[in-house]
Amino acid sequence: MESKYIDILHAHDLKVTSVRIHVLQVLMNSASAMSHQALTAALSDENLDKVTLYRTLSVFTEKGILHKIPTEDRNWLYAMSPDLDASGHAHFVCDVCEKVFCFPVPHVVNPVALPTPGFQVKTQEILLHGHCPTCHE
Amino acid sequence: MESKYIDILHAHDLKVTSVRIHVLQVLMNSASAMSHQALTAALSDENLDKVTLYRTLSVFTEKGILHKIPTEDRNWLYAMSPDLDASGHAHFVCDVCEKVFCFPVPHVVNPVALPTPGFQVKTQEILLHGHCPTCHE
DNA sequence: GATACAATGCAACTGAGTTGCAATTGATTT
DNA sequence: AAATCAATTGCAACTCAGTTGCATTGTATC
Repeated sequence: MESKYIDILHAHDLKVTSVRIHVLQVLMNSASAMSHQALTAALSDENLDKVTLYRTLSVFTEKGILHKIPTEDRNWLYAMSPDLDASGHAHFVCDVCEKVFCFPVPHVVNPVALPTPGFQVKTQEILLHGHCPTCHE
Repeated sequence: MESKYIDILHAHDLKVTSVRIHVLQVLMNSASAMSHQALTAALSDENLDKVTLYRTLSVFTEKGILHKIPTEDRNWLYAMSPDLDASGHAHFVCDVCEKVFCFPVPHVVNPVALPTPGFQVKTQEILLHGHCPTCHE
């Protein structure tokens, strides 16, 4: 049964624990990025300690399993890392429900030419605002 | 003498106070966006209350004089709002000194086509990473 | 199964940002 | 210039996300 999560943990030299499997399970089945608070709610059955969840998210982020996104209300959102073959990565923020969705962006979208000289651009992140399918007008 | 700051305050129906003038003075002379902490340090002579500074920044942001930028270490950075004629606006984060610079971007850079249907993109923010002129390699 | 070390849970802490309220200051009127 | 009233400021106490230290529990390995 569900060895998908166990495989991910093994692939990153992490011990297989109940907490980690449940966190992976919730995040891999979520269309949008989730906050610590949302994860706590989703995992309320397990009544796990908040510190444990913070540390789990932190370890996953260090290992590259997750990436975290700072939000307007100064919380972190966590989402599965995009596949490495996608060279770009965009975040879509719904202006209605405020959910954040991650998208791979094919290749570099557009190298921006800065008006001021002396700035060397290495990478580029894209943040999109609009309406998600659920909040469609 | 320096009526520039007073003009800005009047233009936004704000009373002219010592705190507000000093905050404008510091931010308008800063090349990069500043945190509450950095502003407190820059204004240490005035030894103003931290709440007053928070409220000043909040009022300025509401009025559109400033805009605020969430950072990786979950603090806010504040910077003067870009001129309204520039249709786009990019943030440049220096990977070395971690300072954040704001740039107007001429017109819409590139409307991104999302791989998933149902997402309506209204606006687009661009975040650039690299080396600033001071931290040039 | 015993061992060693990593992961977990708990309590106390940190630090950015907020709220309520009294004291002060700025713009306006006379 | 003095009075007035609302807006601004300063202080104390608070909230809440996230962290740290340490004892306990669980996992992988032999």
